Amino acid sequence: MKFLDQAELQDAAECLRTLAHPHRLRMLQMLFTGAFTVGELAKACGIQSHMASEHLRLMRDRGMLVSKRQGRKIYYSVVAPELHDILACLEKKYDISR
Amino acid sequence: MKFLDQAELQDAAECLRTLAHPHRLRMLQMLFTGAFTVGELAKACGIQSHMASEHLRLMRDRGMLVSKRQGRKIYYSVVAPELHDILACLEKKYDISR
DNA sequence: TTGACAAGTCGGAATATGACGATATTCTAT
DNA sequence: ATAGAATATCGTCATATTCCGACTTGTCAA
Repeated sequence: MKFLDQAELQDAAECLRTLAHPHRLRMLQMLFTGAFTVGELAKACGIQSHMASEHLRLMRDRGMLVSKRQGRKIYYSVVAPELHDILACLEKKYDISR
Repeated sequence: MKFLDQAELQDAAECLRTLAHPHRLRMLQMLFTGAFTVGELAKACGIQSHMASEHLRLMRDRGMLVSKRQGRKIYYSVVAPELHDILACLEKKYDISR
């Protein structure tokens, strides 16, 4: 096990903070299965789309997502494959207790 | 890939929030190699021990750590093995870029 | 028992985060 | 051009988090 240095710990903490919200986790879970629009993601989370938009912007600003306009809609998708590992850990954690 | 339900997402987000701090990540990294005292952990993080104490209490309250008094000192250790997976993901993420 | 060390608690200040209504932007169809 | 749909932004409020000094508690050793 390698110890992370100060800057890496800072960055890792920021990454975790960005993930640490139920709606954002749900969105990421979906987005790992393909691209979705703001509206689709908002509906899946049961929130208004302008709030989904803010969560998505947050993740995009931190380099986790990219967005692509297609007509009136904007499709988001994941560009940080390493996040998949972390989600997998969480899924594993809860799948055990089912 | 299994989708987590609302309660699991909530819990997962809380777990990530608890991890999402550089000092707490450092402490956990150390604690996965054995038990350490508040003072030792504080020193490793470069913070005062009363602040280390708060971070440790936070993690203990969420069931990640346990503490055991030994004389004047109190040793903390990890009791949530699933956290190791998440730390491993983070270590992997940064080890690649070295 | 006293002094000193280790750890924990408390209260407040500064900052960050999340929710949400109102408003704005961008595009499509008519 | 205009209406309407989809998304984004802004301003504000409430709450949460972090940091830190001051103080308390528990333990040991002389």
